Amino acid sequence: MTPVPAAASSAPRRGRGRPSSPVLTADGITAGAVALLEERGQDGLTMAALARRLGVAPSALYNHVATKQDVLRAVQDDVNRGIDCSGFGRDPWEEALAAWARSYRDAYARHPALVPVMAVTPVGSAPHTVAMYERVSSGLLSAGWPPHLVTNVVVAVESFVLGSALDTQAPADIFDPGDLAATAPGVTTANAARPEGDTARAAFELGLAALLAGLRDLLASAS
Amino acid sequence: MTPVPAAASSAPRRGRGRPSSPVLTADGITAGAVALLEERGQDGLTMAALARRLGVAPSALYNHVATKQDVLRAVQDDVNRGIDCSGFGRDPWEEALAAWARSYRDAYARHPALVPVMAVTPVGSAPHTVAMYERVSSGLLSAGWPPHLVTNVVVAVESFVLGSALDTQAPADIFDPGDLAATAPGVTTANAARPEGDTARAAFELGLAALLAGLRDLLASAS
DNA sequence: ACCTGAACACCGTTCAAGT
DNA sequence: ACCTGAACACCGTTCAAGT
Repeated sequence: MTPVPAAASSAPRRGRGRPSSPVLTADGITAGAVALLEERGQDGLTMAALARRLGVAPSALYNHVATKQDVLRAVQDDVNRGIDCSGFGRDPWEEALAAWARSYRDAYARHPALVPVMAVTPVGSAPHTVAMYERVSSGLLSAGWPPHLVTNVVVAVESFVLGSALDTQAPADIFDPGDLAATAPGVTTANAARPEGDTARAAFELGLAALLAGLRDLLASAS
Repeated sequence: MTPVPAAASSAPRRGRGRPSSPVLTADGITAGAVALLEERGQDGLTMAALARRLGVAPSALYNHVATKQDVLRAVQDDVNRGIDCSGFGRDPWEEALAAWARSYRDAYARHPALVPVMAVTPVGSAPHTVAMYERVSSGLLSAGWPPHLVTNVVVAVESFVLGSALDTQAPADIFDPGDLAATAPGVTTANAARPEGDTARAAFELGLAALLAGLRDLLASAS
């Protein structure tokens, strides 16, 4: 995001008509939405809250965006801009893919509300998002992946990444069977043996390693 | 779900006080919510719509559930009840895991609104959910998986499954770079080479095969 | 105990009026 | 063109009153 003041000119403007210079810009709205999401969590982004932070009436936003979904799309493109796909075309594809997946997961772990948006929003007209997919796709192609498999590989990794991003939001006791412990000895055993710490990350790294190993085999047998 | 009439006694009751026999039950509320989700999609489930379908005032629901989140939790447990984990303890673990993952993905593809709920809701007091995890965990344990890895395997597969369930909601043209096609030759090449048909399923099957192959290697090297 | 109906504090969005 | 302020049709939830 190009830097934009977090909050607009402290006091709300009192004039009634068109301002002499525009108060809002598309980038300013996006930056405000990102900040709101970061500060207040996923329920914190409302059109009213966004307008207040920008020092305008909620209806003023609709001169710049058609819907709240538009705002989410712009935020998503901004988040994707921060994902590291620099390894493609430089490092071996397995390393590039692993670094991309980690960076991607971390970005959406910070913005879980965007996960369902990301899974469903067409890429067209989201420039950073298109740039990311281009880097990944062309990287896989030039690493020797057959063209007909490339998008499936991207989608499979992405599905795992987005699911893992959601998993970071799970409470620590999500697998505690509670009253039903007596009926769940296997769950209890597995939970007790699971090492403490960042369990979401451990599960992600295990899955990522498995997925990459399987993809390596698949490429070897496909070529 | 135990069978329950889809809509309650056609005409709304006119009496003002406590009914002679209860109009609502927890199971009836859950069944109504499932039906609403299935018929009207994820935005169709509102407390008002649910109440109307059950022939009561919205506030009546709050005698049986504390919040809408409660309703979602109950629906989730009902959905999990339908997931096939019968292979564990019967078939080789790879086959059982694959069948479970497919069934799990299909169930949540029908209920994408529950994906974020599932990722975050503690399992305690959701009997069918606990039963599912018990079957899976004990199946992996008796197949020789080290206890400290079992939950991570479950979470990794689940993350991939839930991400893949979200992906089924993506429009067919999600990767169409639109105006930006000129800047995205790799994406364009990969898209053009991707076979038509159920692309979400193809990506899921590719990822599942890779994940399973990687897990097989991991188990071999861990034991 | 379990319902109704009114009320509360919100949502996203529209639109006439103002400059 | 781009803002304000009032309005609309919703939300989820609370609560007094009724039987």
